[in-house]
Amino acid sequence: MTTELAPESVASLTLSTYERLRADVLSGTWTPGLKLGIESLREHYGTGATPIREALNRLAAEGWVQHMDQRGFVVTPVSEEALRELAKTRVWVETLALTQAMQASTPEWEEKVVLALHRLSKTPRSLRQENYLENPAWEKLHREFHMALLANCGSRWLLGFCEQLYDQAYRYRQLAMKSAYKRRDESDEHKQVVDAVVAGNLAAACAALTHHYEKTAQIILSIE
Amino acid sequence: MTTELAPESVASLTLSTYERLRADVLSGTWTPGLKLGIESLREHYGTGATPIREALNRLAAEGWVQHMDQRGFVVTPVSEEALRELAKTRVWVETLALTQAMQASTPEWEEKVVLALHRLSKTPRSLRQENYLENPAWEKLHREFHMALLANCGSRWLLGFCEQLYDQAYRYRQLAMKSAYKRRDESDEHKQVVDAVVAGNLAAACAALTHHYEKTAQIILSIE
DNA sequence: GGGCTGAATAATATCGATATTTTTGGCTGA
DNA sequence: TCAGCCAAAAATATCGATATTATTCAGCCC
Repeated sequence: MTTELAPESVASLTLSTYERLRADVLSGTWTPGLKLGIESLREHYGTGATPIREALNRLAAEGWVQHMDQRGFVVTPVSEEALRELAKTRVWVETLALTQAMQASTPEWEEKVVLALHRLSKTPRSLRQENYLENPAWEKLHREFHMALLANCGSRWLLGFCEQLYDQAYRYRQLAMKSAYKRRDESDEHKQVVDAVVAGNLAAACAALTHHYEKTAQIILSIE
Repeated sequence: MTTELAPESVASLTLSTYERLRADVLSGTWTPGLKLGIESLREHYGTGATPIREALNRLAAEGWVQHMDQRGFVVTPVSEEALRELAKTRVWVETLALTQAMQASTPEWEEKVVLALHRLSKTPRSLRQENYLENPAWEKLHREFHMALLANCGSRWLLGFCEQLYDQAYRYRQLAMKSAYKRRDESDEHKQVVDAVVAGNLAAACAALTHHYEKTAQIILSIE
């Protein structure tokens, strides 16, 4: 029996299971606090226990699930307080990263940022007009835009922290979206950041980014 | 066969194996770049393959080892460039954390910091006078001192990042120590930070902390 | 002689079964 | 009625064996 489906499907089961499980936690498919029993996961993802456990261990190290010793795994719970702390941290850490990125600014970087914004702005936020339906392309470009903004900070550690925080915030967004869809013009907020970056105005750029994140948190909180 | 050694030894094998493996990477017992074969680890730690693999997956998520898909694990390599980036990031992120901690200052926090410094200063850096021999008590108190300094920052995320960076830097310290022991008066540097904190002088505190870390990196680099 | 091919070898990744723990639920005694 | 306790059930954690890949190395063709 040779498995030869997609070119990427040759990756180990642990890796693909990890990715699927992660996506399901991020998207809110597995709801916060849910007990993740090995047996049910094994069935759901169609693998043995080993890939499941290895994936869960990685996710635990990244904070997506919690590992109660000798009594299994649960999806990391959410709380209003945790969200506030997350939003606050994001502002601090991304402001730091953006500051460093702008101080090390290069024409290439600026172009990448402008390009990322351009691509994002040409992609619809929702797949449907009437009610919200997540557009994976937009989500991908949105993440890429934010990371392009910070990529120039000069520290893989710092960039990695920003990614972690972004993804954590993404889960909160997803959870909030499951209950309501608030219309919002993010494109303008993004543009303000880029304008400030291009103008070399550090204070304005940080302020715009801060405003962007605080508004996000505020909207999510208002839904719950 | 009932296992009933120490009161803590009832923890899962995965957890204890993880802790031992982590300690061995941090201490430099497993040298950077070393291939960590499952079979040899299994033998060395006296367990099955499952606890080893689960531990390795957690360590991979934390950046201590790297996981080459389908071809095992290696200890994350070190490099001068990586150390410089680490040191730089530490200065940025811990400056941020200290700033927040000082802005949210309370008498209780100040007391904890002073106490942590006091305990540290009463503990010898090396177990021997002539040549260096790591003193685990000092290492523990040193980490506690630095974390006490930042504990008040108001963000578990940020504090966690600082811990990660601290531990990463610890590995570099250990690796450097394996080749040489440079005498250095850290106690004075620590005191300067605390003095500034107690005086409420934010700029001076950040400057002292920055100096402390940059000197550390500089010394490690000079040994290699 | 050097690069290529393809078994033999070694290692990783995965499974199925077992040993340990935790949890459940009914029973007893106050 | 309710707390405490024991056995049964369910779940987790671990092992040993197997399937799958990577790697090695000799033999072969150009």
